[in-house]
Amino acid sequence: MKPKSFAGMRCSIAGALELIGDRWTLLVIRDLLLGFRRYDDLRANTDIPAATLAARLKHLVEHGIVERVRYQEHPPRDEYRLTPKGRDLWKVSVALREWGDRWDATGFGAPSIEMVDRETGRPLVLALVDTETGVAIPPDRAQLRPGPGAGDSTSRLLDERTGAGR
Amino acid sequence: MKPKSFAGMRCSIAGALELIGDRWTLLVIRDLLLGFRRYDDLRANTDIPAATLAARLKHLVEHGIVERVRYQEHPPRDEYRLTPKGRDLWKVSVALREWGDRWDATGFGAPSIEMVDRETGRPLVLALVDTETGVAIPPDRAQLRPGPGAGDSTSRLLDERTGAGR
DNA sequence: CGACTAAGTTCAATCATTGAAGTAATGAAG
DNA sequence: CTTCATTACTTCAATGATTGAACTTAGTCG
Repeated sequence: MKPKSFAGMRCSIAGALELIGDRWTLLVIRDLLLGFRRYDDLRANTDIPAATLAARLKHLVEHGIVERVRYQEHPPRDEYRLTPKGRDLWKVSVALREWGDRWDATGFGAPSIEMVDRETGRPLVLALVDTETGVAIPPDRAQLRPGPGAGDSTSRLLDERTGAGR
Repeated sequence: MKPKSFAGMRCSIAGALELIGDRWTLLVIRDLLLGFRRYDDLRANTDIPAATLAARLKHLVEHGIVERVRYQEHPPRDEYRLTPKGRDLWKVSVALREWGDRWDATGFGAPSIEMVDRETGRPLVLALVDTETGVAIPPDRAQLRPGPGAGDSTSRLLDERTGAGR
């Protein structure tokens, strides 16, 4: 049957997954983040079926995550680029890579890519940071609380589970 | 047809998506991170079809992300808990929430949950941090380079696209 | 002309997802 | 002691998304 929609769930995670939460989309976005732009390159690098790639790109364009840009007129050819909204998915991509590396999701035993500070060469990881001071905070000090758009059910849920921030 | 496997892709992101990259799994993990444990609670909170939830939980247990724990004998009842491997997905969950909030993926206009420092009450966000110093580094200073498990194709790809770290 | 490239579309087969309904084990209520 | 309620599923047929293979389109190159 038709996949059920996550619309109306009042949850940003559900909202995000509604847009990018299928088997292929984040793999395509990974490649776009790496700088791939052309249809055939995306296809060759991910081994995604042609029809599936076309459907995903169309969907991503419709939702402002990717834009289609004409790069030559004769013959007419378009390429695909991430919009700011799409580029902003880099944290999701990094988080997935870190998890995959730590738990050896590939089965190859060693990470094939590392992220380092261009200036110092030292490794970088995602961490929770105080927005005011820029200082990293240990995850167990994180706490979830209702935001401005919280409904009653969310508030109740968080009351019952205070501090289940991770 | 049968979904194509991402196994053998030598990419941690593909490896991660192979395990958790479908429409429902991360939504279930979100709830487990929030502290939900029982089958019926997961079902009620996500509105996931019963058969789909059962299939996902089975898959997650098989891959060591969730464990099934007997919580009473009469009648025999099991609940589901995240393993350390599963709990370690919190960054993915936070990254999706941040993206969904920033781009209003729900359409409700305001985030329903905020993450704050339990001690100072100030907002927390994910950021890249130097593993040695704990200092946050701006994303444009990040650079990807081949890791110990990199094959020739990965090295070549990164040579061509140096600095496409995001 | 004929081969080639880039970016798709079309198609039938097959598989996963879905809603509805049913099952199993037990305790509680009348 | 019979029926209802709870929890955690399983089974089923219908539907439609995903797939590989083949085809199309619009042009360039020699």
